Amino acid sequence: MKNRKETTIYDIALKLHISPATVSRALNNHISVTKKKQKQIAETAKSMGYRSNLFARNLRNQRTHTLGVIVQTLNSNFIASVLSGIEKVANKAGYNLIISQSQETEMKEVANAATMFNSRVDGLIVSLAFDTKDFSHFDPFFDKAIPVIFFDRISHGKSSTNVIIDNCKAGYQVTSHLIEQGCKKIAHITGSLSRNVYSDRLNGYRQALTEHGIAFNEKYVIVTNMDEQSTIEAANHLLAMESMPDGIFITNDNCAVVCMQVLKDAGYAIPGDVAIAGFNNDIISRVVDPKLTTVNYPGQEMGEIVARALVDHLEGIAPLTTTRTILIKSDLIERGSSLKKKPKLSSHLPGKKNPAKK
Amino acid sequence: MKNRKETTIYDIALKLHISPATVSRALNNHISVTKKKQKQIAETAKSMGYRSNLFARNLRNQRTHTLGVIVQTLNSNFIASVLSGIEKVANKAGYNLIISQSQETEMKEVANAATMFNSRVDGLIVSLAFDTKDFSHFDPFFDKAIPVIFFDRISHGKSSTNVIIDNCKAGYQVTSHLIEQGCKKIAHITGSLSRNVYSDRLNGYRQALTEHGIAFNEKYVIVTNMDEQSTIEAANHLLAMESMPDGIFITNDNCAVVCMQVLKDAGYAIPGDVAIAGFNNDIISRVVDPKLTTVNYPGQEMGEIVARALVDHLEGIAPLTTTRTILIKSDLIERGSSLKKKPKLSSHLPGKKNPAKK
DNA sequence: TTTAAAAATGAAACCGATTTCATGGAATTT
DNA sequence: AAATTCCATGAAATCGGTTTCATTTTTAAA
Repeated sequence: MKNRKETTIYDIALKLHISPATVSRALNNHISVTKKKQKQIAETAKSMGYRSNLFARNLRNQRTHTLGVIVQTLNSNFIASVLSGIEKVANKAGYNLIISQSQETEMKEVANAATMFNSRVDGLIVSLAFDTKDFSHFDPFFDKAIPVIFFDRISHGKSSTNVIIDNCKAGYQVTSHLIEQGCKKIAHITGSLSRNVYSDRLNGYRQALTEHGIAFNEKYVIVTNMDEQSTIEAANHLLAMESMPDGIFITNDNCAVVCMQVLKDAGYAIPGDVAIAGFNNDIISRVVDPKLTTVNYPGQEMGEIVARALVDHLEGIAPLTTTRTILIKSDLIERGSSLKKKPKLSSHLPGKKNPAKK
Repeated sequence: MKNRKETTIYDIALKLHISPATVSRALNNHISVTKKKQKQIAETAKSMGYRSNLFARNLRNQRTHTLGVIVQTLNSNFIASVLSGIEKVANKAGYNLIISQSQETEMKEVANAATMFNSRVDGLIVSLAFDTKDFSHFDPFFDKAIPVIFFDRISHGKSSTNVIIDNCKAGYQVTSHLIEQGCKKIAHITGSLSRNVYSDRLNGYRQALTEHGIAFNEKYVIVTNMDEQSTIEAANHLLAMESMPDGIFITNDNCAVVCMQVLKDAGYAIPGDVAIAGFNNDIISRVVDPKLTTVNYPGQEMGEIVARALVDHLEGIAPLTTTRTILIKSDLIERGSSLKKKPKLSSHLPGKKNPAKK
């Protein structure tokens, strides 16, 4: 398959009448090689088209300089920005990335973890699948002291480093905001409660209701698998209730927008009849009409922090304490979809309607 | 760092009083090992927690079972679906993926290519950056006969395999559609014309105009770098023209939606005053109001086809002929944003407005 | 100038799996 | 029963860097 044979340090050594050991040292900027010789070796290496063989090096060093990343799906704005952040930091630090997706199933997550383990990644970054109940597929990593960091979808049970936003607080803020806007009957459409992101937001939602003297009503909480179809069903279910909600908090912008569309199609005014809030601050939230109130979720930053923590640990700069949770700031972004009252900031107004044509 | 020492085939051999060679053969299902012995070895390996060392194997075999992927950005619906498709096929075939992003700059693309080369990927998958002019960073791959496949953003000059949609045809279809809807003055907002995706679509646009007897007007073509800000500027520029267009073809759904927002904010009716068409069939096109006419761009499928072609070649199943272009079907999706006349299919209607409340 | 200390270099083992070549024994043929 | 073929297995080389330990060379100190 390959044309020319590869140049090795032996070829260089032969050419310069020195030993491969010296060549190796020179190429690694080892102290005990004359500057002059080092320069000469570097130049010869370049002229011969030498490239280091990572496998030989990894075999000897027992390090791969590769990080594994397991995410639920690649088809997500949020995940894409996280990956972008991870890639940026990892790349700069000289690490490669192996990325795989669990497609929201525990089965594929298990398979991917095994692949990562066999690929001997130096560290693993994980956002859990929707339905992962058992975590023993990460045990091989813990047993071998290979660091594992979870982000966003974490496992409260495991003693490992986690990078998340304060989902409880965010849920509290969204719900409080809806209450302040005058909503009395607030529904909540969310995902699998075995995932922290959803259970925590639900907690925040309940807490806000309680603190504002609104009774929690189980009927207003709908757990779906957050795809388009089930969101439509959830929205229709709410529409059919005798006591229809006047506010809905949906834990995902895409679903929120789909939900909004169903309500609009059914003739309801947003936010007049029903106020709506989403989660993620995806682009979609900014272009829908009215613009969607949501929670800004700094994906890129989260990815950078995750990768930084892992790389620093691997490089021995900052050891990863066994259990640590890094909280990243998230903020409520108030936009037209929920503003029943006069907004505090004009910039959050929905697009103005039919002013005089230019 | 690591706790227990790794089990090797030598440990297994020692335990069973046989040679490492036999162990190796057994684990690779080589014919010349007794079934009984093979089973025994497999069981011992499992019980000892053996895992094959990929570096030793790769070092010996001179294969990495790794594919490199260089894309312009990870923050894109389309790219994410392509990656999803690639990952699916590669994973099933036992290949790992190294993914990196050029962030639309030639400089980073060059650096990434070098990393991939040094990681000794078995094959490379590329979608070019916005501003890549020179392609010599791929020469090392060609020199060593490492297969490189381009998708979407390809290089017409290079003799390599390409997977694309027929951008010219798609551009032609969109433009023809706008003309059929009664548009006489059609603008075109697009990206760097050194990228095939944009230049081809422009060609299709011109061809459609010509065939329908409409003169091509250079002023109606705006080349931007396709971010939010420059799209807003482009839209405002069109608004300020003495002879404002009555139809706009934008080569990206996100930009199209931003553009639509600007026009709506300025008080224009879509599609009444201006018909709009985008490109990609991103989710956003389905939730915006009115829904966006666009071109369906099968990312997942494209990814699967790219990976399949590469893997088949590497496995010796189907050699990659030096120059081949695989065309993937794309279709125009007519939706509300461009339908000035009665639509052919009811399913493409925009959401109905304010029917009686239930 | 001699001696001691420091620095540069080389020889060789090592990382773990694969594979060629050789060999002993079993199965087959005459 | 002897001769021949076939087959399972093992010994050892190989892939290409890294690193320990020993040795040589250089520099500094006496």
